[in-house]
Amino acid sequence: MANHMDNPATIKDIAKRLNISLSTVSRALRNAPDVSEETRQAVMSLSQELNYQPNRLALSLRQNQTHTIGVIIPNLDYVLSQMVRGIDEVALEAGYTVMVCQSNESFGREILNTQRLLESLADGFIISVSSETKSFEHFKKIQDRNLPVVVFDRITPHLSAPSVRLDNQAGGFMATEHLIEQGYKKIAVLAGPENLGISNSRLEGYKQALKKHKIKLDQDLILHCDFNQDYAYYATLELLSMKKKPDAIFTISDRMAIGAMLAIKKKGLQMPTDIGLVGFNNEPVTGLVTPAISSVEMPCFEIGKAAAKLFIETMHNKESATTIEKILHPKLIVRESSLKFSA
Amino acid sequence: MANHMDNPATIKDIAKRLNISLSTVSRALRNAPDVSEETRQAVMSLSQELNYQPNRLALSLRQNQTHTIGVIIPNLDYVLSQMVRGIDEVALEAGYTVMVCQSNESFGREILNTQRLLESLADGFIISVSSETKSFEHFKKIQDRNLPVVVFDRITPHLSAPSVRLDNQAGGFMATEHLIEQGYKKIAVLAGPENLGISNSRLEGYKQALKKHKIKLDQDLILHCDFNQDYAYYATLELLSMKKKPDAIFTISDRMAIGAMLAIKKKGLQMPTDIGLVGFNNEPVTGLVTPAISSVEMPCFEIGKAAAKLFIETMHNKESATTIEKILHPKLIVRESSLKFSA
DNA sequence: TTGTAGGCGTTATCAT
DNA sequence: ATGATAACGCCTACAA
Repeated sequence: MANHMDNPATIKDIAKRLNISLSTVSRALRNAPDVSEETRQAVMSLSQELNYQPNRLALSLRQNQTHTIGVIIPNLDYVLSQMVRGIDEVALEAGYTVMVCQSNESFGREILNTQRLLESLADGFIISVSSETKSFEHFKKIQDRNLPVVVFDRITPHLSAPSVRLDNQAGGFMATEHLIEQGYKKIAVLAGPENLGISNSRLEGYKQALKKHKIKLDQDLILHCDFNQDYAYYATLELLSMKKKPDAIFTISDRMAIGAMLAIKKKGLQMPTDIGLVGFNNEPVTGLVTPAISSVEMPCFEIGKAAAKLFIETMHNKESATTIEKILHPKLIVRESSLKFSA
Repeated sequence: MANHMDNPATIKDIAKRLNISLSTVSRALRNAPDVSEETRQAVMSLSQELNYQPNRLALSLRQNQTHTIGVIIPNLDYVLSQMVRGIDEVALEAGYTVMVCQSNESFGREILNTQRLLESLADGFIISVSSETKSFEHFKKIQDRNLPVVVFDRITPHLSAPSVRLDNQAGGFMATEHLIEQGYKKIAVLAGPENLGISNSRLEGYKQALKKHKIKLDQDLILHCDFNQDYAYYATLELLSMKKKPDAIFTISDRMAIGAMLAIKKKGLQMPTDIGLVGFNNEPVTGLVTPAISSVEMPCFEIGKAAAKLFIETMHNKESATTIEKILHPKLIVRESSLKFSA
C-alpha cells in the first residue's frame, strides 16, 4: 500500500528507487518509443505503486499552458447556470478545467476577475459581459496577451472575438408578433438597460414585428429599466397608469415578466383578457405561476456547449477568424398569459 | 506604452534591462529591507512600465501552494448558487481563487472532479456531497494529502472534516409543528433519498414534532423519493389515492413542493382547506405560485460565507480540530398553502 | 536505449 | 547592498 507520505511522488523518487535517470522515467511514463520494454514495465509498476501523478504546475510552467479556461459571467441565475453546465460538459471532456468567476453585474468586479484569472494564467476566456460594463480595456488586456477569448450570450461589438448567442432579435420578433396575432393592439415593451446588446436586439425584434404589421411605434410604450423584478414591477405600474394604457406587455426577461405580472394583479387586471404578457428565457417559474406566462425559450445548455466548443476550436487553431458568430434559435412557448383566443 | 509583447515581462527581463541580478530585482519587488532606495525605485518604475506581473505558476511551484480552493457541488440550483456566491465573496477577499466543479449529482463525476482538482493542486476543498455518493474514498484521498477540507450543506458523518450546515432537524420540526398548529391531523412527508443526511435530519425533525404533539407516527405517510419535481408529483398522487389520505404534506425541498402542488391541483383539491403544504428552502418561486407555498428559509449566502471562512481558518491553522461544526438556523416563512386559520 | 544539462519564473541560502 | 546558485517538478535537446 502507498506509504503515508504527505508529498506526492515525483519522477525523481521513481528514478532514485529504480536507479535510472530522470529522463528515462519521464520517457517511460509518456510512452516514448525509445525506451526498453523492461524499463517501461518497471517504471509503470512503481509509479502505480507510489500513486504517481504528474505535477500540473510544473507541467504548466514548462509548457506555458494550464489547461484551464477562465469563465467570467455576471451571475449564476437560471439561464447562466444552464450555460455554465454546458461549458463544463464540453470543457471537461476536452481535458480542460473551468474557473468560473461571477462579476455580480459589477464592472469593478469584472475587472478584478479578469485580473485574477489572468494571473492564474488561464489559457483563455469565455465571457458573458456584465450589464454595467461600458469600457472594455480589461478584456483587451487578455487579447494583448494573445489568449483566445470567446464571448457568449451577452456579447458586445466592442470586443472583437468569436461569439455564441441567441438570435435575440428573432426572439423579440416572435414574442411581439404572437401578441399581435392574438389581437393585442397597444403592445408595450419592458426593455433592459440601454447599453446592453441583448436588450436592444430584443427591442429591435419588437420594432420589426410592429413594422411588419403596420403598427405605429409609440415611444411611450418602450420602457428601459434594470433587469430585475422590482424595477419591472414599478415600471409596469407606471405603464398601467397611463391614459393610453397598453393592452399587452412584452418583457425581455422572465424576471421582469414576474414583476409585470405582480403589477398587473395589483391593478386588478386579468391576463390574458385585459392584458397580454410574454416573457423571455422560459424559466421554469413561468410555467408555474397563474396564469402561466408565455415565454421565449432559449437553448441555454446548448449555447454553453457551443461556446466551449468554439473556444476549443479557437484554441487549437489560433489563426482562426475572430469573426465567427454562432447563432442559436429561440422558440416561443405559448401559455395562458397571452392566449386571448384560447382553444 | 507597453510594447506589444505577447510574453509577459519576467524578473529576468527587468534584471537584464537594469543590469542587476535576478535576486536584487526579486528583493526590490517584494520590498525586502536590504535593498537601496535607488535600486528599488528603478526596479519599481521599470516593472510598472513593463507591466510586470509575478507568474503565479512559478510562485505556486516554488511555495507549493496555489491559492486556489476546489469547490465541489452537486449542481447549481438556486440554493447552491447562493452558497457559491457566499464562498466566492469570502474567498476572493482572502486572496483565493475558487474553482467550482459540478458533479451533477453523479458519483462518478464527483470522483472525476476531485481527481482533476487534486491534479490542479488546489490548496484545499469545500465540498457539498452528491446525493448519489455512498463511498467516500475519493475524498479521503484529499485528506491523505493533508489538504484541508470543509464540507457544507450536505454533510456526511463518513467524512470527518469541519462543517457548516443548516439545523435541518429544526427546519423539519418547525414546518411540521406549524402544520399541526394549523389543525392538520394526518401529515405526510416527502423525504429525499434515504442515504442523504439532510433528508434524514429534516425527517427527524418531522418525527420530533409529531412526538411532541403526541401524534402517532404512520410509516405509510413517509415517502422517500428523489429530490426532484416529477418524482414528488407522482409520489403525491400516490399519497392522495390512499384510503387514509393525508390532510397535509411537508416536502423537504421546494422543488418537491412544486411537484406536490401540481399533483394536488390535478386531484382537484384546494390548499390550504383540503390539504396543507410546506416546502423547504424558500426559493423565490414559492412566493409566486398560487397559492403561495409556505417554506423553511435557509440562509444560503451566509452558509456559503461561513464555509469559506471556516476553510480559511482551517487553512491558516492546520492543526485545528476537525470537529468544528457550524450550524445556522432556519426560519419558517408562512404563506397561504398552510394557513388554514387565515387572518 | 540511456544519461546529462539547461530551462520554465520564482525565491531562499549563502557568499561577497 | 548585491550577486551567484540551487531548488520546486517536469521536459527535451544533445551527448554518449
